[in-house]
Amino acid sequence: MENKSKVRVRFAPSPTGYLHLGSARTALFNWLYARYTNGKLILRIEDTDKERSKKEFLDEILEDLKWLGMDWDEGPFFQSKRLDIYKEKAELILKKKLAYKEGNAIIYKVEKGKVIKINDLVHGEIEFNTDEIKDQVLIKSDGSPVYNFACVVDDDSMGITHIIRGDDHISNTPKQIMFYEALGLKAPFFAHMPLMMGKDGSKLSKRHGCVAVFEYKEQGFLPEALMNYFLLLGWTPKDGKEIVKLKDAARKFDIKDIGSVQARFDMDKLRWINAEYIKNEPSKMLFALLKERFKKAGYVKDTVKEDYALKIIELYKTRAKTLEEFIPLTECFFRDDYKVDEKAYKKYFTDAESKRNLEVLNKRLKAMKEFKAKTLEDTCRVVAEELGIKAAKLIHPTRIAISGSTKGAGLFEMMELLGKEKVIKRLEKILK
RNA sequence: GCCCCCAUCGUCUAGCUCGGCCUAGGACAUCAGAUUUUCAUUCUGAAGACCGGGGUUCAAAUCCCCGUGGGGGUGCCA
Repeated sequence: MENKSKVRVRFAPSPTGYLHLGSARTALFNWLYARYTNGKLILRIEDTDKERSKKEFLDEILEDLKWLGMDWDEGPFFQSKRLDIYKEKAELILKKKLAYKEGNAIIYKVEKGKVIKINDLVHGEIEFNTDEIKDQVLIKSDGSPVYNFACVVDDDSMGITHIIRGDDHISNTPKQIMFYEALGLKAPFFAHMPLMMGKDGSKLSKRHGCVAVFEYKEQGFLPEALMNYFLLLGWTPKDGKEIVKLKDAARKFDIKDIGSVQARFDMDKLRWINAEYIKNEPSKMLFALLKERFKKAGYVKDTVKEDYALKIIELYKTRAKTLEEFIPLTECFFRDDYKVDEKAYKKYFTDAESKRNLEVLNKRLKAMKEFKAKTLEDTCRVVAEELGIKAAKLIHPTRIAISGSTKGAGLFEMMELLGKEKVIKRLEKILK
């Protein structure tokens, strides 16, 4: 790979909406290639559409990019601040008589009957006939440049060597190549990656669920998991290991390996990947991420008992697929008015016998000095034996009593964590 | 309509560049079993695909053509 260090790629969002999943994916591949080649990633804001561009969108996009771990080396540059340059370049083309004026607009005259070849790094050779292309506006009547033109001027002046973007730009490419030629410039390499589609194969839209990056942030997806998922859409690690950290991927990623097939967004696989990240994340890190959510749920105040929270997280990190899922799962550790599963309650607390059994257990628990998982289990099993029943007969109802649910972490760990006082209080409440 | 991209299990894909090693491999999801106090984790197993039709060839998932299907473009949007 000659001149690796000379690679310059760019990510160029327009602030006309929130950062879209597809854009995030494009950003990822540019970022990876920049890091892989030890090149530069340039951030450019394409805000020539005065009507639709909004400051709030820009702020959100920048914030989301950072959250995703995408850092850039230069920029952001704003097209809206470079209007004079586009005009100047367009006038150059006008002077060469390759364009004409229509009112204030400058329009490029397309020469018919020519074949334009693109050597795409993903798709290979693609040919276009200029007969299919109409004359192209370079500068609109209001003086602002049209996308395809601004793009060419910027990519050249910013020294972009590789343009990695979505397939939806394939048919823009011959137009842009004409502009490069008109300006006497050399076109960069192009790599068009297939678009990400919705579950049913149609265009990914709100109809399929959330399409904005911030919504995934809210739902409790980890940025690395999201990016890991995007990476898997169209790129396969050679060793078959699908959980790939961004840093490691940057070491292995090459444009040549991008697949040429459009992929569908699959929530199930994303959730699996997210779960893998949660499971392997140190509890301390998870707590930092979870703190705000716990506060919002009213589980903790500003003074948080970190040790307590850490133990809870440790118990539930194999059970939550998203950060948000920790909230319902851990309710009984933070509140006394946790929800009780009605069906389960009926199942275990209808006959008098099981109530009597629980009362025996409760008495024994009250007498315990050390309220530890190990001793709790011993006690429980001894009581069961004395009563001549299976330990499960005590375990299940106790679980309902202290947590309201039939599911959850190991019962004895839960009891130890809750502490003697709460466990007994909850047992007595339900036995009443 | 016209132009362009694409086509392997339900989904993401490996294999296709240089045809035989493919009775098509892996992952998610699904189902079954093991472990376990439940759930989850973990482990084992099952089921599941080369879009259709023509060629080329001794031989095609792999090459060619035609259909079909999906996607994109065809804006003084980006």
